[in-house]
Amino acid sequence: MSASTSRRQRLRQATLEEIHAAARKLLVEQGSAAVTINAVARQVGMSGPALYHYYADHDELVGAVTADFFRELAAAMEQARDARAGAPVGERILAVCRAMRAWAIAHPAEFGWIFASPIAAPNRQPDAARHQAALRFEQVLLDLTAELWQTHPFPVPDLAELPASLREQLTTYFAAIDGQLPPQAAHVFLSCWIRLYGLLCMEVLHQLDFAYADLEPVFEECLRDLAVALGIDDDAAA
Amino acid sequence: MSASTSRRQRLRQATLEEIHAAARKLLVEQGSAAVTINAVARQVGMSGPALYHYYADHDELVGAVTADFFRELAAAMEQARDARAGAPVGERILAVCRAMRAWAIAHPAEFGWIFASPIAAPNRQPDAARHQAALRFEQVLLDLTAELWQTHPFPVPDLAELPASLREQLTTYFAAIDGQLPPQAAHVFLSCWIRLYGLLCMEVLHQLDFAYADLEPVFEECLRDLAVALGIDDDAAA
DNA sequence: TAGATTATTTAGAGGCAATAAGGAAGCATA
DNA sequence: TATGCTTCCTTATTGCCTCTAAATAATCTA
Repeated sequence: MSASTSRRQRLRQATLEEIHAAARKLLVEQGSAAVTINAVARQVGMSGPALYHYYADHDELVGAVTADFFRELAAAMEQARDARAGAPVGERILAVCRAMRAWAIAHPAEFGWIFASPIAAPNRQPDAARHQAALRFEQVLLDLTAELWQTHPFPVPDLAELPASLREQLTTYFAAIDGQLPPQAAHVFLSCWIRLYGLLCMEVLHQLDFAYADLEPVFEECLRDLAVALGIDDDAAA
Repeated sequence: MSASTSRRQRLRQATLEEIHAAARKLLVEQGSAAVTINAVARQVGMSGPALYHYYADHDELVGAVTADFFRELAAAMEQARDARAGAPVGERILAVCRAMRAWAIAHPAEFGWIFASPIAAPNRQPDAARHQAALRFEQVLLDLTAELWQTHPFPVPDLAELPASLREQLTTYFAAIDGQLPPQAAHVFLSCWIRLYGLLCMEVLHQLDFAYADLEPVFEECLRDLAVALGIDDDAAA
């Protein structure tokens, strides 16, 4: 090879980016059903089957684009976090949550795609890239919560009072996150995650249109609840 | 016509039911992508285009089947409610919530379909049947909450302290539900609804698999939170 | 019984996923 | 520098899909 990245590799990389951009454009402008192998290829200026040199099948293309979205979302959250590098951890947590919703609102098609695409494949394999990107996304708030836990521990339930099955699952999760949070604290974190992510999920999936046109105040109220649960509702914001 | 329902109408009705059953079978056994006009027709024993005498297009078939699912889910909830006709309203509310999850767990494909199908059509029209059925579904818990509100009022926030935009939206919703609940109480109801439905949404969409394998204890904890919010956490269950 | 309505069929246009086979261009090495 | 390998892309081709059109059979109505 002529350099660390050969000319071929650079061209290929550029084509991949062009493919992703085309897929995204189709998604945003015409909905998820419009993101077909043929349509993407047309958009890029190639003829259908050429795309199979870049992805094994339609699912793999979808997975790659989804990974992009996860990465972009995670990056937006990380940026919100780093922009407040010196601030109290509670403040950074709230900023990251708002950044998460801001990205979802600014990119509803992409955020919806994140939920919609797994439906097509309930028997999905790990799908390295996508799964990796999803983990990074989940990790942002987990990291901050772990930091909060270590510097300003929040109230947690007594492990002995939780149902046995829940205790087991939390212990498994405790191991899965390399002990970043003890099971009781992980339970609080997951409860917050469920409320936060669940609300955004419903908003983007238009499950609340029957009552709300603008969920911003509902989201802010949710954040206040989470702040209470995490003990970051005082002025110092922990 | 020979009777209030002619022979033709009865046959047509039977065919419609057969079509729905075929669509559901395909959904459950092979996933939502398998529910195509052609596959359903094959299943019923008709050749493709015949289905267009029953539904204008694929979307309409999907909508009709979705309406079925909503009706079945609502019926399950209503049955749980009516089975405890004399019980305190708080107890009935919790029973209905559990019936809702029980149906979702017993019919994951159908429950997921309820969320997944709207994604395909973000610009969806009212779609009479489907919308009607969704309303009936939402109405079950709204009715019970209204009954609770009238017999054992639960704590509500001060309307003056809510953000103006939220206040406006709640007033609009107050009118939409024919004044069944005043805006402040509607706000509490909607908060509960979001947590309940959001949790089920995430469970069925496998958004929590990374942490939980069995969400039953998480759901029960959610119910306890709702019971506190609705003031039905005492022994008498309101 | 004749005409209208309804149910269903085959034929076909157009699109999509995926495979196969072949050509053109870049790249490496003898 | 000429030969061969790899990569990229193209044009068929298959099979399934949606949906329309036209024709046929069955059923009801007057």
